[in-house]
Amino acid sequence: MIRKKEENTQESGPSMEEKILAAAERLFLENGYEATSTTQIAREAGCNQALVHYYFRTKEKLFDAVLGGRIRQALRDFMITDAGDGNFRQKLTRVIEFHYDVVRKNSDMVLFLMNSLTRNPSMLESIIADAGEKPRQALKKFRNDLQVEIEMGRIRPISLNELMLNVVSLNVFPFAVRPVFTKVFDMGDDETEAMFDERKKEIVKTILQGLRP
Amino acid sequence: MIRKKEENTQESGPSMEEKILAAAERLFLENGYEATSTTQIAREAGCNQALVHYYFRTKEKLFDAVLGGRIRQALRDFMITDAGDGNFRQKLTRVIEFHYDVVRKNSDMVLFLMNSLTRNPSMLESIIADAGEKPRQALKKFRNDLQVEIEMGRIRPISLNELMLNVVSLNVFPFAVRPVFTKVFDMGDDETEAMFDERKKEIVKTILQGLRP
DNA sequence: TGCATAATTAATAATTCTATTAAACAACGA
DNA sequence: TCGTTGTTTAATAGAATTATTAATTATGCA
Repeated sequence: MIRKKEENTQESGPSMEEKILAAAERLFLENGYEATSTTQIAREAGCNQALVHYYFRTKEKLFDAVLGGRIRQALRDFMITDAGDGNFRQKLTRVIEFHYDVVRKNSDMVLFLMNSLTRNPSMLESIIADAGEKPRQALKKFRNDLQVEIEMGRIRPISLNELMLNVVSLNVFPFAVRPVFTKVFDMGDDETEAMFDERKKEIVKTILQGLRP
Repeated sequence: MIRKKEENTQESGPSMEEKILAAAERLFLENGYEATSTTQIAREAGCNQALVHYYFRTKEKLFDAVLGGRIRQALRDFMITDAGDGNFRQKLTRVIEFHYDVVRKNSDMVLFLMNSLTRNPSMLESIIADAGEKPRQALKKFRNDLQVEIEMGRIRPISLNELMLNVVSLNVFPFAVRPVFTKVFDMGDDETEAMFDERKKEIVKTILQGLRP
């Protein structure tokens, strides 16, 4: 069955190459890179193990084809934040919501990324290097805004680090352990989705209220 | 060098068995179970690979000897929470602080546990089964207290699930990604420790203020 | 001192994993 | 229909991993 990548027309389902990509994505994200074998991927895709190597040569290249792009994009998205205009409250709300959306869009990769970033420091370094000066600038500006706000007595004293940690913790953690708390809270998938819809507002509320003097 | 477990007196440093345990603990927690080989453990401990199996027979038994007990204890600690007496504010504060302490004491295992719990559902189930009725009772009581508090207009409307998620997110996440944010915030180990000392108060403040109507 | 026992290593079996190669198979166009 | 080309598989090489066994080395005690 000759089926070039592009000519995937009408009735014909996903090509074997696509099935391999899909299987690899699921297994890598669910069980981690080392815990996933090309044999397992082949079994899940429904083909011979050699075919995995025929299309992608090595496990590493396969990983990059599957997740490399998404990972790089997600990390870029997560860093670049222009708070825009308005008062501090508005800017902070926008930052929280923007980051929440980025995390949610990549929720299936959250735990994987936490592992990757904590386990190989080089990855983190290259990200910071790639990002350049923009995030540092934005952070500096934000730190200044915060300081002004505190001095004017509009919010309680808090360091930017603590504030950021609060925001990121609230935004990221639930997605990282989603299977756990759906079980613990005994929720269905639809309920969980509904909760994640609501949750953005909840987090904004918690953070903003939590800053009152 | 004959050295039974007990007779580890005075000058003599850690026995080879202890070195293996230490190496295994570090590697399992840092890189995960599958990504750690007994060869690697032996190398780090400074002995032949066969010795690892001589003392512990299998990699799995070694893992259990190293972390099994700690994991089970940590999960028990995390579940059992008697809020004690006092008003709602006091009880909530106590719960937050107690859980924060549990997490901090086990901070080196946090990310590992998140992976284990999300990846094998059976582990979660057995924990819930082991815990019995006590946590469910405590939760029910707490949910009631919360409801009363909301009806009296002392705190804004919020579900117990959301509140718990807020608390656990704030308590757990920073420890899970500690290496990342020490790097991002450019902090030393001492600074990081100091931050974690402060942070308990910060979290209580954020949660309590965040609940105001 | 020598013997019993524990600690340690070298060698290796068995299995699993990644990767390659050659051959079989399917589809399409000339 | 035949040959070309892309797809898929069987077979297998080569490396790493877990685990066992037998031999070697160290140690304490009688």
